[in-house]
Order: sequence, then C-alpha cells, then structure tokens
Amino acid sequence: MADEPTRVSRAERRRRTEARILDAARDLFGRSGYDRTTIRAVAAAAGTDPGLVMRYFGSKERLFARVAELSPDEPVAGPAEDVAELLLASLGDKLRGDRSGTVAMLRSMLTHPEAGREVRAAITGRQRQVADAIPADDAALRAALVGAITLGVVVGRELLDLDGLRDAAPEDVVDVLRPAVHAIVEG
Amino acid sequence: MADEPTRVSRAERRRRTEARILDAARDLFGRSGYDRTTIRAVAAAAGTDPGLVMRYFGSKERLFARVAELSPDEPVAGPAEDVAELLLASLGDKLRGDRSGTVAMLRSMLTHPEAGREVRAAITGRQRQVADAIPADDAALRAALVGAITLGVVVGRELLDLDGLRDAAPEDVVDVLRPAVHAIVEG
DNA sequence: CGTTTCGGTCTACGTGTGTTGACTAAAGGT
DNA sequence: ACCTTTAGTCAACACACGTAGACCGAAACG
Repeated sequence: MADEPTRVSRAERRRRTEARILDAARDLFGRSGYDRTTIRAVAAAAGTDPGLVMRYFGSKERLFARVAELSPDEPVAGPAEDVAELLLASLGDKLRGDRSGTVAMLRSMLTHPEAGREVRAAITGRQRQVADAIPADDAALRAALVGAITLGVVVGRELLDLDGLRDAAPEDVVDVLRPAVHAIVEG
Repeated sequence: MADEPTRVSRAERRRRTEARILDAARDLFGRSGYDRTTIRAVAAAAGTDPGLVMRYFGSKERLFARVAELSPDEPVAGPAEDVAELLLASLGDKLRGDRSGTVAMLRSMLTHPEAGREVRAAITGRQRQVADAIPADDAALRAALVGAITLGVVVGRELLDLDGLRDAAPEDVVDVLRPAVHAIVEG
C-alpha cells in the first residue's frame, strides 16, 4: 500500500490514472454490463473521482467506446478446408485470449445500442469473408451458422459460464468442434 | 380507435388490462432488456398508468418474473442418434416458436442477475440429461457444446439478428446443422 | 337508491444517476 | 521568485426512475 516514493512526472501520473480508470472500467463493464456500471463505481475502483473520469473521457458513452474497441479478426480466405481450420484456430485464440475487453463488448451489446451496432458490423463483415470461401449455394447460411457456433461457445463460456464449458481446455473444445465445423463449411 | 361499445364486466376489464400490460412488458423487455425498460414505458405502451402496473404486479421484478416464465424443454433420452435428432427438433421448435418471452429472458439474462440464474439452471439441467445420453468419456463437454450451438443460433437470430440467420427457414438451419450435431453427439 | 368495491388516474417522495463547475495544490516553465 | 498549467477533489445540479398513497368514478350489490 506504500506509495512509490519515486518522483513521477505529471504526464506519467496522468497516463497511469487513465490506465487505472480504463482497467477498472473494462472489468466493471465486463462483469455488470453497460447500464449497471456507474461512473462512480468505476472511479472508486480506480481509486479516484467521478469528476476526473468525466474530464478524461468526456462521457460514460465515450469511456465505454474506449474500453470496447475490438481488435478485428485476421481475414480468412482460401479453400474450404483451410477456412475451417482457420476458423477453429481463431476460436481457440478467442478462448485463450485476454477476454476482458471482448466480454465487456459482448455483455453490453445486448442492451447498449451502439455497442450492438459495432459488434454486428464486425460479425457481418467476417461472415461475408467466410461465405465467399464456401462453395455451396447456401454459403451465407453456412457462414452464419459457423459464426453462431463461435458466438454460442464464447457467450456460454464467458458470460454464462456454463458448467461443461468454463473448465474445458481450449484445445479440447476445438478438437470436439473440428468435425462439426468441417461438416458445415464443406458440403 | 373506437372503444368497443359492448358491455364488459369488471373482471373481464381487469383481465384485459393485465394482458395488455403483460404483452407490452414482454415486448419491451425483449427489445430493450431489463434495465432500459421502465415501468412508465410499459404502462404507456399498454395505454395505462405506472401505478396500475405496480398494483397488479407488485414490482418491476415480479412483472419481469411473470414475463420471463420459461416453458421447460421436454426431456431427452435414448440412444445417441435419437438424442441428436431430438435436440435438432427442439432447436427447430425454438426457431419457429413464440420467441418473445424467450427473447426477454435471454436479453435480460446478461444484465439481470436473477434472470441469469434461472436460465443457467435451465440450461445446466438439460445439459446433464444430454450428457447422460452420450457414450463418450468427454460427454459433459460435448453436451455443453451442443448447448452452445443452440444458444449461439438463438442469440444470433433473435438478439443480434445476423444477416444470414434472420431470414433463414428453420428447416434449412436444422438441415445444415444436422451432420454437425451428429458429429458432436456421437463419437 | 345508498353503500361498498374496485379499476384506473394523479401527484409526490426518495434515491441514484450522469454531468458540471468551482476549488486546491503541486508541477512546469520563464 | 513568479505565473501558468493541470492532476485531482468536492459539492451540487437536473433528471429519470421505482414506488406509495390519496383520490375519482363507475360497476356490483343489498
């Protein structure tokens, strides 16, 4: 609990508090969703003041936008078999990855309109790529269903933490899912 | 806009207003989630008064409980092949069905603690049934993943309405998913 | 007809929210 | 040494919410 006695520049102090606020916000948005997360709670968790949060980020809306910036998926292309494997690998990454930002986004996406739009756009874009790589004539549906599977796994694990999913190793999940994804992507 | 001139008994009037409130609440909870749905908005949509909503349902919490009562899934059992088909049929039903109640539940489940608990319990119970019918030693994981697929499809369609899913016919969805589900349920 | 019951409305209270602006004090610059 | 900038705090605003209780008018009943 002892403060660092090291002299720290003004700019550095600012950077640190901003980071603390961002961390607290990510955690709280992820755990409680947009509406139930209050600026006051974020400030308290970051050990600072609501007014400061407003000064640094302008509004709750913009704070959320900063937290929810989602790193775009790497593009997919190539023959159907490879696409299936790419999608599986990408799912594995999601299950291993940092999570907290994505969780905030996902949880809020269902209540907060702007968040919903952004996620929808991201998913739609990716689905178009996948659909282009699938030879079947119902490619759009198949792409959507693969997306839905990913969505279901992530939501089930991160948001609902369902029993069988919470503890499962990412590799096992991918292994069990492999034949299923191949079956959908390839005719 | 003309009122029915028919004489209607007091009990009948009450039943109708209660139903109107319930309908409005289902719609709004489903569209906006628990937090963003206000008693005032429900009352307005039902063409009545916030105070009346309180009198009839006691609290917002209890109103939500009434809306979100979810009809339990019919139990599954039998050999793995049949289980897979039962699950697919059940998914088809969900895609065809009334939706609005389920949607309210689903959307609120991620923000509203009590709703979350109830959904989680329902899903967990069903997963145990499915796991018992699967011969593999990682039955729990497989059951969870089939559940996740259902979840993803319903969430993707009803909550996010993703492009390829919104318009798709339930039969087509089930058809495309059939080999995938079989692959997961059977070793 | 008089009285009671009850569906429906109106007003107001208390609380928690996002947000603002004045303020303090320390750091940076000259 | 002085002045300016700025990280951080405090107190207050306006507003929307869930909820409670007084109130009104018509149906039900004797």
